[in-house]
Amino acid sequence: MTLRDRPPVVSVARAFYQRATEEVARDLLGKLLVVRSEDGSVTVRVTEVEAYLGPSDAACHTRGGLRTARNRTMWGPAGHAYVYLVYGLHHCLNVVTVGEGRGEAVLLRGARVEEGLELVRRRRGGSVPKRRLCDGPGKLCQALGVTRALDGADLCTADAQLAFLDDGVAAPALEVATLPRVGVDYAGEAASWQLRFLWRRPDSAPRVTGGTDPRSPEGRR
DNA sequence: GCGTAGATCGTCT
DNA sequence: GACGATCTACGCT
Repeated sequence: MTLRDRPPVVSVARAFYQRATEEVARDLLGKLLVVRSEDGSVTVRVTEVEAYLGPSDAACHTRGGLRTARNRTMWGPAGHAYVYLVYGLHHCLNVVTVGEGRGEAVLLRGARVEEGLELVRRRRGGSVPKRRLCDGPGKLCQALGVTRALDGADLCTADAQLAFLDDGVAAPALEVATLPRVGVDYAGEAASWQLRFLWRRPDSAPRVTGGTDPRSPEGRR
């Protein structure tokens, strides 16, 4: 792809988030997520997400209409970050969907680092293999420097610290696996709902940065 | 590569 | 007081 062919990079507008949560989840695969901080900026490409469908979803923090101090953001307007702590030590990043009063969101579970690799390595530890840097919700937050300080952050303002960008890359339907969500066995029937979306071959996407790719052809997997 | 155990503390009942 | 939208290290195959 030449510079001329490359589609423009645009930030994702609020209307994108104001849709059915499953659609937002599916469409977030392939989007770029940029997080800016004092340490620098990191850009990743989303490869794995989960949808949480509000009061009727027994695996969701807003199940049964539950309103607490923690999930307050989740009940708010779409296009904001919902960040919480699990197991007392790991952060999880979500994007609020649909609209105010719905309690629905998409959890970011996995991504591939596109820019800011040095900073990610500093945060995650130098010995971690590149493909393992962001392959879990807690690891992703650590790599991006996301903490509860970003809970409630608006993703759609011009100066957003946290934002999704669209550079024209999308996960082809054939490469997207639909699976049950992870770690929600307590949720009864909802535990088997196919609301986890995994882009199985993100490496096949055209590279956006970095010029020539020195890697040898894709070998083992 | 797979399975298991322990860490660790905020949140909710 | 119990539990959790997880991670890492470790042992085994």
